[in-house]
Amino acid sequence: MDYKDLANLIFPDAKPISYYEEKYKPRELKEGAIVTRFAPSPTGFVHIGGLYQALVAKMAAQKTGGVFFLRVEDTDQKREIENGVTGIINSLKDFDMDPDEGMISDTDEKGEYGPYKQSLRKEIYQSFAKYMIELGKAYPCFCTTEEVEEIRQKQEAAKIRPGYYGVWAKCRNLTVEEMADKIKNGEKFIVRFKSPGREDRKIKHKDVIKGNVEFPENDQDIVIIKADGLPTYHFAHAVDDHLMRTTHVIRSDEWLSSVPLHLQLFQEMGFRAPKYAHISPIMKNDNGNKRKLSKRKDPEAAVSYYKEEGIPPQAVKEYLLNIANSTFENWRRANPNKSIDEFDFQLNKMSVSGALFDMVKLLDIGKTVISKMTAEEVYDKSMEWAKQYDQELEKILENKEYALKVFGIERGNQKPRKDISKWSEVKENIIYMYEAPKEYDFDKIQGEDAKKVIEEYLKVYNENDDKETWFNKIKDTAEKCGYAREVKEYKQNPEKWPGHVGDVSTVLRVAITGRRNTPDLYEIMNVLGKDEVISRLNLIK
RNA sequence: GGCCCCAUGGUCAAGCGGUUAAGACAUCACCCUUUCACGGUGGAGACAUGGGUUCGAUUCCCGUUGGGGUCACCA
Repeated sequence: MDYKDLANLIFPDAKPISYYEEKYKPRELKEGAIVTRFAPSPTGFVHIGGLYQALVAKMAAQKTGGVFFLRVEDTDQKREIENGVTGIINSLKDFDMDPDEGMISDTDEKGEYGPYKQSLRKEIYQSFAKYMIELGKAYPCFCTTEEVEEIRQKQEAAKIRPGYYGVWAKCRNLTVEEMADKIKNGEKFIVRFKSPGREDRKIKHKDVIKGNVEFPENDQDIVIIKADGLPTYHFAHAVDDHLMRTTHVIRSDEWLSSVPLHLQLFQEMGFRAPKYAHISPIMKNDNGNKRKLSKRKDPEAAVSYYKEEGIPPQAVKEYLLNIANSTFENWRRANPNKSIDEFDFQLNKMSVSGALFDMVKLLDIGKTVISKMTAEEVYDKSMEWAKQYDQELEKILENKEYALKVFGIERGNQKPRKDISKWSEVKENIIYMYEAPKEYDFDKIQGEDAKKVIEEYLKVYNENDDKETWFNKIKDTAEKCGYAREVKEYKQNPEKWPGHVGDVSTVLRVAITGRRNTPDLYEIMNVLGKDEVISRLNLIK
């Protein structure tokens, strides 16, 4: 009985690994092309940090003429949620980040390196596990969960490093015969990696983002195949990223401390290790403490939040890119109208420490993004959002022709309006264009004086006036009612008049819109049209 | 607790031994302006701390403090 017999006993049907090595040929890409992936588990909604990773991966691949693929890591079937995969795919779609390769729906995929869903790759992992057993680099472990727990407690009591390693790894020293007997007796087992590492030796590694890091070698005999026959993350990572010919593993930095293990796994399996890029997570300030954005506590942790709020995906991506490469901001200023795809993203220029999430800045970007859109685009996107989240707004927007005029106010000129940062603000922003004010709060000129202004203005109002004539008429009205024609005049001798043309404008503005702060009143009146303007002004009488 | 990573204004961040220590968001003032938004100009605001190394440290080294990560048959 030797390792080979043992391997055959455990995985009698597994194919030799040469089969898979043949099947998944090295990719023929140009020098320097980055092949990378987004590899989430379908265990919950997509986290903003996940989107961040995906964006970074996609940008890195795109920049180098590489491949960005989506692999679903569903090896923990207990934690899997319903529609998990669909959720991931739809989230990527919402942000226009479809992968080049990999899963494209819950059941479909594209690409030559699949399956891209780990639960469908069971036999591949078993092949490689068998191979490792043949080499004597992996072994079946018969310890029960309770036994392992017991070992851990002993270690803790004795204040020594916990884990299944060295002398504590009971099963690693069983003879092949003993192992075979136990298996034949039907004893339950899992497969462990036989680590050749030593904790007192250091390993140096250069992470693409974090730079040089030094760790003790891994000496843990970690589980590679679980009781359900599926691999653990570590083993699946090594097998998949080797077979899928991944060049760069871009993942959250909580994995940094597993690098020694992963490198060792690649080494022992005879694979060439990929480069690692560990991304710092996006944090949140919680009462003075930095912590990761939490799925439970922070609504903005879920990417669905941005969709619900109507924050343009474009804005979210730009904000994220801002965090990823600080040069992006300058690039954007120099190239206000270019697509972000043209930005020269640099993986190795990413920050080593975690950034605090800044909603205010995101919204500021949202404003800029929306201000650059045409009225038509603003209409389409608001409508799309309204259909899903705001029926009232949807109804308001029904009349497209009118809505386009509303959205066209002060848009498309040199200094477009910048007052909408997300679609959920649209209704509040335009509602006065759809209904007459219900209450009025005039500022300086009140009561009878306000009525007089309106009365006088109605006498001269003409919907066909150009802007200059229009404003001159307001000045005339001001004069007629005893206010200063020009603000400057007034400021020089404020005691001479009870108010100025600006105050008169305010009366009209409030009478027509119910607000003191609005975009250009001339444009508003034009869009509302003669009848509506007159009817609203007459309400004051 | 062991191991690892990190530390520049409120926030995101340039910086890579000699700088008046950029820029963006936020904030304040002023200007523009019929209001608001925009835009413009300007202001306030930072190298956690203690030791080294050096002619000279924000920058290099060590300690301290603080923050974060990780120690599963979860990923």
